Amino acid sequence: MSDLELTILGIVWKKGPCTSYVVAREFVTSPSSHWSGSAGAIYPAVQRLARRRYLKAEKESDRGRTRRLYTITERGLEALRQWLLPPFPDSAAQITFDPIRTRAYFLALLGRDQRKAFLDEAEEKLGAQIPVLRAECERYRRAGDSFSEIAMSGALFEIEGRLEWIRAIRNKLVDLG
Amino acid sequence: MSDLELTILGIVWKKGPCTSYVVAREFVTSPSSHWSGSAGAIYPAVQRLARRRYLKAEKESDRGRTRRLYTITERGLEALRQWLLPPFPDSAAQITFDPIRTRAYFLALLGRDQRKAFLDEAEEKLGAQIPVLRAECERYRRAGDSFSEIAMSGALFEIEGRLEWIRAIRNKLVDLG
DNA sequence: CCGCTCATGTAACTGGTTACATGATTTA
DNA sequence: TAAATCATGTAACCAGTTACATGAGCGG
Repeated sequence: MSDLELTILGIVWKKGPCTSYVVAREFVTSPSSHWSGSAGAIYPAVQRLARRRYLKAEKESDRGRTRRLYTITERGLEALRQWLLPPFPDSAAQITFDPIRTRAYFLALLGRDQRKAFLDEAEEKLGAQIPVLRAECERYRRAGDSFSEIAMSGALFEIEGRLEWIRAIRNKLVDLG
Repeated sequence: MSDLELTILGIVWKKGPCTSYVVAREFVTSPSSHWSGSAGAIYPAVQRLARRRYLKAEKESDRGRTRRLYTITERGLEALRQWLLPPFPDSAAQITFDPIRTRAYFLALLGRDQRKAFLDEAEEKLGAQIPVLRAECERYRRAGDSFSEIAMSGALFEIEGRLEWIRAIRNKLVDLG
């Protein structure tokens, strides 16, 4: 079972009974862009999960219009629990792919002013994420979903860490001259 | 040009003249697992970059044994500089994919003790990364590569942020009871 | 001489992506 | 009544992956 499948399982657990469309929208509107939530990924994955009995489907016919409502099964809940329980794969705690950090390896290529421009841009773009993420946290808080709020706050910790790092670079470069 | 291609370009700039094998090894030994550094990805990408004149190749024949040494061209340097300079794509500052954070959305599924097990596991696995990353920083420092050291320290900021977050969850869950 | 590293590549696969097709329902 | 949203899917594509094949050079 892939992380995508398990995440879908989790979404159906929280939102269910719901359609694949609702699951997809959850990915589309999420501030993370790791998965696009494209129909081409979600619909087949949900069908797969239903075929393997992690989800059960009920066909709801509403005057000619048909939609499939999915609910998590006991088997699905068990798989979800197993995913959350130790041991995690080592990859779970590994460093993530940060495009700004990746670029920073090659900062020696830039002159003093261009390096400053790099740091300004990074700080601005990262800073712009904070209100977005705060709003997401607030949204979950208002919905009474404490754990999603806690999870989303993790994204804030991440961005704040990356911002601190940018400021640390600035200080270091001042020291280096 | 993809991030992978530009990263390869940067590696050749730092390590060059070097073989595709050396570039691949750089990815393989990196603490980031975002790209595996598989031959199937690196060799074709390097060939592509050479074909488009971002790299130039010199065939070095050493008694029947042939190896291709690549060097970055002026055109390659220019592309690399452009990549570092503002504006960044919005995706550069977006939150990354953190498997632990993704799991945390569904923590309500677990009981009190299991939640504690989750946090312990996360804290231990993340904590284990710190000495690894410190060693990497130290390695770059000894090599006199300040900017790689600075970039790698960004990974430390990230892990420390994620650890702080885990501790924040612990406190919050104590408050919630 | 055995196993390891250096070195270059290809082939099949995979887990997604974008784009397209279709149609009902809701809202401005 | 036009546009947006809900809803379900498929098809072509793509950027990677794993696994395989091959062979030279080197250290124990």
